[in-house]
Amino acid sequence: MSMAFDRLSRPVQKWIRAQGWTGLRPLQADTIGAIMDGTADLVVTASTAGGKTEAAFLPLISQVLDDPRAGAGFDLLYLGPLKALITDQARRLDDICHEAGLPVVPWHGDIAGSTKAKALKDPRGILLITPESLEALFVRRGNEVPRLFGALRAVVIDELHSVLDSERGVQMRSLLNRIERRLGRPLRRIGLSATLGDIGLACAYLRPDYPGAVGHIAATSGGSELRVQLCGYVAGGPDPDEPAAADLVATHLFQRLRGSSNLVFAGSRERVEIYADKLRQLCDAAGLPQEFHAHHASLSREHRDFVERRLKDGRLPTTAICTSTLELGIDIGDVTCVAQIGAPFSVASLRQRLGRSGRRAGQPAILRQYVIEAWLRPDANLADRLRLDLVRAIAMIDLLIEGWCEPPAPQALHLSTLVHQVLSVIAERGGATAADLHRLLCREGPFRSVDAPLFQQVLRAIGRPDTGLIEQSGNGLLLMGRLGEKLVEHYSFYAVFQTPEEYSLLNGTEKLGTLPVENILAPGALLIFSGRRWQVKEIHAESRVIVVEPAKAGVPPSFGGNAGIIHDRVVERMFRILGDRAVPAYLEPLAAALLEQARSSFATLGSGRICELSPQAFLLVTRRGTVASTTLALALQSVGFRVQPYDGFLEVLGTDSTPALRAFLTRIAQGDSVDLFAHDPPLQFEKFHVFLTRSLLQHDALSSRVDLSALAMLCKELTA
DNA sequence: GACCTGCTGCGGTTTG
Repeated sequence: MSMAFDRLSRPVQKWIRAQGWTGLRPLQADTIGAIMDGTADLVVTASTAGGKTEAAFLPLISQVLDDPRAGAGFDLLYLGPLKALITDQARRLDDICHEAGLPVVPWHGDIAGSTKAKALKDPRGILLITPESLEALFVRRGNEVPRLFGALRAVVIDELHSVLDSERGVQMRSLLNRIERRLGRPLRRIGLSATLGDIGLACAYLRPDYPGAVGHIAATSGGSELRVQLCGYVAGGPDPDEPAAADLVATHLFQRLRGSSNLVFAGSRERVEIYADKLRQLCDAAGLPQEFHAHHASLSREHRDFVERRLKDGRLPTTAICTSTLELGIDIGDVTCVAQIGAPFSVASLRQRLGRSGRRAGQPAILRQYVIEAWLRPDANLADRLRLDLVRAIAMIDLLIEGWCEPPAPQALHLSTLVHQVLSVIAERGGATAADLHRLLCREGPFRSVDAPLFQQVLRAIGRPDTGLIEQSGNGLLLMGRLGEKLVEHYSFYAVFQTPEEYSLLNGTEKLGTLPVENILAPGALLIFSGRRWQVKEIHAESRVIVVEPAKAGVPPSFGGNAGIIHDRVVERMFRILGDRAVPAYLEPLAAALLEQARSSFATLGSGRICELSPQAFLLVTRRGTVASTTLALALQSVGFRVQPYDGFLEVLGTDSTPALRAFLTRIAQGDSVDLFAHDPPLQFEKFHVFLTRSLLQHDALSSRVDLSALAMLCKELTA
């Protein structure tokens, strides 16, 4: 064994030998060195199953064992985004720590109260916790934070990429900062990830005050070989005897995947149900035991566990038709191939998905990408002629191969989460001054883009008598208001993200899952759910329960959802592909033919950026992603245009009362201001937005979903 | 034109 091995404590060395490891991986040796030699924060990147957790914890546990500290408190803190991941990691860490007598404490909503009570009484060892449960400790046991965390040596943040830019990530950073301020010293932060687009930004996320001092350790061995196939199909053709495109995709999947274990990412819960149903029918028709199973967040925990266990076991061939539920976190073993139906929304997510395949040495990672394009009628619009789904799928695969993925947007205000943290700090301390809150949350914490005047506006909005989240006492201290009290009292406060209302679906006593209340169902209605077919028997509106029984036919329910955000770089690549002549080798013949069609349609556009389709209908070639295109769309809607967005294009319809399009764009290009929100678009998209004013919601949108600074330049390009 | 994630305290009952 190596030098790195010699530096670990005896019980840890013993554990490594017991595993039968022949040596430490280079990533592990490097991380052991970095952790033992210094005190710097670290970002550790390696592919899924690359041994990151052990790399970080073997030396951290060694430090704890070799230098036990006097006094109570947890020694190490692990933050993870999923309950299943925490349970899994706790089991692995307990395996290392058990003999040495170091407690490992998993802590989330499904952990027994007795386990938590015991850990609170004698806090020692490694605490593995979700952001929400940590939030609850602050709100309910604010006074005990120094006692619980006073002895901490380091914090490990798992799946760092998944919390970089999200509301949840901001919450996590705020809580970390609040622990440090209570302790009066910085804690060593170690972030683990498989998918980081920009290491510099990830370091800035981990330690905003000193990003340059954050070390980075990456696995040196490149990923495994990647094999890609892109199959194209045409839907809605005139021949009634021709099978539907979705059936062709299902048949292709059935022939290629049966007999092995695979993941099929269908793109939406509705499509999961459609393809699970088709594949199960094919399996039944062939007289084979069922190996295709649906998996998404609306299915019951029992069913999801069953599918996950089957995949992990690896004894029976199993293909999960799934959404991003199987993209992140828990170890489900190695799958033969990953299929993607329709272009994905981000390269980051595609890369994460592909990390599930080709994990055994010598095995390639296999991606089967399926794209369905429309049959072109003579009057087909340009968006269909440009085959944008196909072109986006190619752009995503190209960028994936180049190693790029979307970076976070660091300037976002996250005002909803700021409101949440204001309430949390007031609950923790019983009260706080505006100045203290601004210093803790904004100047020192994660809400750095919120200056003092903007913060004042937020406090005023949530302190309005008709809002009643907070109130001010005579001496200037901010206290919990009546509604604030009520919100914080309920356990639903701890999560910073929204959740929709749902019905439970029951087949007798079997829990099938949940369905958004937007689905208007009547007794007798037919339904596809969990990959099986049902008829609605009873609806109990009061208790929000729907009882079903097996049926022979059904239609998939609708699950709602919002549009995704496509990055500028992806759209830029799509235009390069449209203007190019080379045909990627991974395209099947029909996909290649569709790409040819797209290119000749694109060529007819010429180099103009404003195409007049008819006297009042235009196509604007924005060549931009969702944020910039949305900004231009808002500007156009504010003066009465109707707008339909596509990747890199806007279809614009005018009326007699709208201004001349080119003149309007020219005025913006010359710097004329425009009120993007004149037509009062909906702006509440986060949990605590409902308490903010219109003006604050506009600020929030402008910081993340709309980019005013890009508008003039885009209009200049369009009118040049 | 999409997906995912999370949750306390307390009272009652059972078991050792």
